Amino acid sequence: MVTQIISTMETQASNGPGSVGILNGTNGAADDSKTNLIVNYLPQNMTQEEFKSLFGSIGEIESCKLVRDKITGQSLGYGFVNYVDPNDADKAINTLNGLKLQTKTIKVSYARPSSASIRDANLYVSSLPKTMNQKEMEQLFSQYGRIITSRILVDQVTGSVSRGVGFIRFDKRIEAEEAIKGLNGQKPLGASEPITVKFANNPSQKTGQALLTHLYQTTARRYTGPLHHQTQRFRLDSLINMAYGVKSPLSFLPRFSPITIDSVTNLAGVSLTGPTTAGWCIFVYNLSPEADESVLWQLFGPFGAVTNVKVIRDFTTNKCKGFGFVTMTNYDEAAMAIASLNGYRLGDRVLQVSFKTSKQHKA
DNA sequence: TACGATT
Repeated sequence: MVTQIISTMETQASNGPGSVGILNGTNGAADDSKTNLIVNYLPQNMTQEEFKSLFGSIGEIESCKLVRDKITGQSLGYGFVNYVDPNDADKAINTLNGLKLQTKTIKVSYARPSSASIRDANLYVSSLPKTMNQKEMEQLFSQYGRIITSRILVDQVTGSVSRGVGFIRFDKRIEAEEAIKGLNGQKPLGASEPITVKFANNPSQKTGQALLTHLYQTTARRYTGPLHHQTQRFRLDSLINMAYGVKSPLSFLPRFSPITIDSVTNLAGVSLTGPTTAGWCIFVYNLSPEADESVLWQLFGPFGAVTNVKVIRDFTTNKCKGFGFVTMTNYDEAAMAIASLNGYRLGDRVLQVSFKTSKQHKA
C-alpha cells in the first residue's frame, strides 16, 4: 500500500523556495479552514504511515502529510491532516490533542490558511535568563503579536533545566520583525544579560556538520541499562497524568531496542508476528462495543512506539466485538504495556492484555 | 463474548 501524499498544504509546510501551493481539483480556493489541521510536537521517529494511521482512526482523510526535512528526510515533528468531514477534524482535535506519544504531548489544532504573510515568522531567542519559563517568555513576546508556538530548549541530561535558548513562532512575519526590533539586545526585567532575538534558521539550512551532530545526538541516547519499575502497574491516575503532559515514567526507555526478535527468549504458547510485520502484536480483550482506535492509542501510546492499532468490529453493526490489536515496535515497551494494562479497569470493564497468540503454531 | 484483516 502506497500512501498518497497530496501537496495541497505544501506552502505552509515549508519555508523553502519553490513551495507553491497547489489548488485541489475544484479549480478554486478551497475552504479548508474547518477540515485542515496542523499537528505539532510529534515524536521524531513517527513515520508517515503511523501518522496517517493515527489520524485516519478518526475519520476519512482527504490528505495528510508528515513534514520532513528536504535533505535528510528526517521528520520535522509536525504535519498536516485534511479531513473530508469537518466533524472529523473537530473530533480529532477533541480526542487527539494532548495525546501523549512516547515523550511528546502532541498538539492538534486548526491549520492557519496558507499565505506568504505567515512564512518565516519563527524566531530564535538566546541568552534568556535560565529562570525564565515558556509562559514568561510568551508574555514577553506577546506584546508584538499572536504567538503560534513557543519552546525553551532544555538540558539533555536533566531534561528540565533551561539552556537559555528558545523559539517563538508568530502568526505573521511582520509581528516577528517587530519583536526583533523591540526585544533584540534588550534585558528582560531582572535579567543580567540582554537577550538575542533573530529569525530562526530553516532546518534545511543546517550545515552538514550540524546535521551530523544532530543525528549523533538523536541516535546516541540509547540506554543499555536494565529496566526499572518493571513490575509497576499503572492505574487510571498515572495514565491521566501522562495524558496531561506529566513526563512518562517510561520515557527513559530506548526508542529502538537493541534486543532483536530472534534473541528474545521464546515464550511458551506465544508465537510472534512474522518478520514482514515488524513489531510485537498485542491482543486486547474486553473492549466496550463503543471502543474505537483512539482509545487504544491513548492506552498504549504512553508505553512506547505504537505503530498500529485495530479495533475489531462486527461488519453489520459496526460495534466493537470486544477485542482489538496493538502493534508495538519494541519488545520492552510492549512487555511493559502488557504488564501494566492487563487487569486495567477501563470504565466498568477489566481489560485482558497479552501478546497475540497464533493458532497455527499451537501444539 | 477471547486472537483480525471491507485496504
